[in-house]
Amino acid sequence: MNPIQIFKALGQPQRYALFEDLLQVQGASCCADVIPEESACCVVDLTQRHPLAQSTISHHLQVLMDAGLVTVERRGTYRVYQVNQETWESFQRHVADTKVCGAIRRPVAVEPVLGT
Amino acid sequence: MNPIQIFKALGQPQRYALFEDLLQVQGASCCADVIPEESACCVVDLTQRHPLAQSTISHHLQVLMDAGLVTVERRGTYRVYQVNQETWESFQRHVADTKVCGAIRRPVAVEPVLGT
DNA sequence: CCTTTTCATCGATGACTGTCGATATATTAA
DNA sequence: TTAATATATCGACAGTCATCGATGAAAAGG
Repeated sequence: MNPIQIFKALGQPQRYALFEDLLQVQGASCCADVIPEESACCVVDLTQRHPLAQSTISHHLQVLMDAGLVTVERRGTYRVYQVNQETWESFQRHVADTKVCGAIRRPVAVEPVLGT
Repeated sequence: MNPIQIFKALGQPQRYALFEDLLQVQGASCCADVIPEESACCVVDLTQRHPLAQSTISHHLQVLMDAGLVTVERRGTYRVYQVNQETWESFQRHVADTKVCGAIRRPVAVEPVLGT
């Protein structure tokens, strides 16, 4: 999990939209093997919902894959993409753990630690 | 708070390093008005710790400002930069709230909710 | 006023990126 | 084998970006 690579991958509007789409897909896929509950997509599905050429979508998916954000799986002639939840969750943890050291900021009163 | 702009701003290694630096600064600043507890920096401090021209650092700080991630304040001839905690915290919330709909993923057993 | 210091802004440049159409590849169906 | 479909890859091109040195602007000190 490389946070900078993830920031970069999601810092592009169309790519962010693709990622959000993968997070939220619920409808049917054109690939019959994909059930709605899977929250998965094939490339054709994405080309129908995003104003991009198929090759561009493949490219963006590759970038998301390189960042570890999505996984692929072959099903017949289709490739089924899904969010890689492990990576996403560790990224979430990373962001949550990133906070200001030092604590004292802004016009905040400085209180001594009790019991010292 | 525009998440895509924040992703983009932090998706660049040098800029990410500057942001991390601002999050964690604890030592003294060359600007005497800055106390270590503030977790703040002036541009000179950053030029000493990062292998970039001063103009490049100013540029990256501007990008971080445009994303709302940092704030500036004049103190004499210095400009003191600090992480904007409000923006960062709402970004943290945004990331934490971004999760897969649909729930069913991977070869995970589907357990019925108890008590229904 | 003049000088010094800090920092932003400008202009240039090489590198990277998003996008497309065209093509190649792989799988299934006939 | 041939055809059709889904998707990756290639090559090109325009636009953006990271970086630098040089310059400008503002504040402080003499």
